Amino acid sequence: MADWLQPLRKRHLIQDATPLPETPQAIGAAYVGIDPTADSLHIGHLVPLQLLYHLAQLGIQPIVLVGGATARIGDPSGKKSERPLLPAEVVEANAQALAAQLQKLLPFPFTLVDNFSWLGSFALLDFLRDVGKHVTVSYLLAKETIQSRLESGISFTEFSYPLLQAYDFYALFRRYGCRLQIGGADQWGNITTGIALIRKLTGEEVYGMTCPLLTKADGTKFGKTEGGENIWLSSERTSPYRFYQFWLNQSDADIPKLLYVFSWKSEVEIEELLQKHEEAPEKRLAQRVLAYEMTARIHGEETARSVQVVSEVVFGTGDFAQLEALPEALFQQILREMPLYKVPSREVPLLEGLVQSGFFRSKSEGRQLIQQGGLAINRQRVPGGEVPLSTFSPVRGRFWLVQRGKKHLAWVEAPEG
RNA sequence: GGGGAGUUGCCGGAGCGGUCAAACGGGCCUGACUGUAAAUCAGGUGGCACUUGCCUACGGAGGUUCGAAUCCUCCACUCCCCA
Repeated sequence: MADWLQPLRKRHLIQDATPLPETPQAIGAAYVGIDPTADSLHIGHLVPLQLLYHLAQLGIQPIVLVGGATARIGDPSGKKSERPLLPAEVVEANAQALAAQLQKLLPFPFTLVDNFSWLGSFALLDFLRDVGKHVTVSYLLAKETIQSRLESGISFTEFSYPLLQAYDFYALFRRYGCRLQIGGADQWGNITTGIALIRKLTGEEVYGMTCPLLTKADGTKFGKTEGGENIWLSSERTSPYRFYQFWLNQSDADIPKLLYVFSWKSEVEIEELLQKHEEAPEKRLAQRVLAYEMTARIHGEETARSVQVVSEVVFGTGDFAQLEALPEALFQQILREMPLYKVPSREVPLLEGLVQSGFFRSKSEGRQLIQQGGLAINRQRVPGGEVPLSTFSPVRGRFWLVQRGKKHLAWVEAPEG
């Protein structure tokens, strides 16, 4: 095994790889493909991008492919059933959104391509003659992703997906001398199809590598909230506060792996950090550092600072008065981190006001929560539903921080008065 | 085409004429303990009112009955077996 891979393995970035050349220079360029099935990346996409980043450090030219063509077909990998086709306009809009996000996100120069530019106008007969002829049906049928769908059904459309992706690899090999494709573990079948195609067409040796599907110590999938939602990179889909909290809440058991995978820090820095963390795990130092680094990277330093302030204030490690002292711009930012509910007046009984504003879905729900001691305003527990908002002194004249349990936060706004 | 089983709350799954807002398990929410961790324990989980009360709910529409998730009829859907 080529030893230039060792650091990457240490970072848990490699699950599987074809035999690789002795030096990274022999690879030339590497690509990762992302299908624009949504208008934002989520943190699962970051893993192969991290790998790409480290490969770039080794002198391999990084290429990111946005699958404007393949997203119109649908990748059967990892899916139990056929998926509805996305409208072409949606795919196009998504592709643009992803491209913009990638440009903002990646700290290194990379080549951005869209496979629509070569697949979009590929004539059917040409494709069947020049590409399809080189791959046998039995080869495709043997693929795990196809195999598992034979029972439940797979359309010809999805069946042909691996072939399209294989051609992408070939196209990039031709244009950029790209000899390596990376992807998530579920992409192995598609990647090897590309390798086989290139070998058939050119006799050249190319390579593939997959990243592990991250799991948490308890065996569940990493990258989803407890509710099962993805953690997205766009602030519209996942607020920066949520995003920060997601990292902060990772368990001790998972944090070393996460640092290795996601952090841009050097191995030495990570080891030092972990050592400090182990001396006093209750300080959650490693979680804090990672949460800050990730939030700053995705949402910017300023936002990262503001969500950090909120977190400290909310969880009691920071002084509540800090909110009063913040510059207006930062406070506005903080306001946007959580949902805002408007109450008609600061004198209506809390329970009623919070139901009207939509914070509680029903009076029963709110009453029960208050009875259990689960509602706090400005970090003070609410004793009963009859007291008005004005019992608590507002932040900046008209805002109150409402807290359901420990972690569910929102702002309530009442008219000045 | 023939025969059988089923459709219950967020999910799984009991209930088979009143005592059923519906056992039990999971999930979820809240609390205690804590490190915004893990584990554990406790309470809650249709709506309104809030001391016993009312309303809406057990695939849909009708019916029988003082009374139905429970019985009957029709309709819709799902699954299994045989051809």
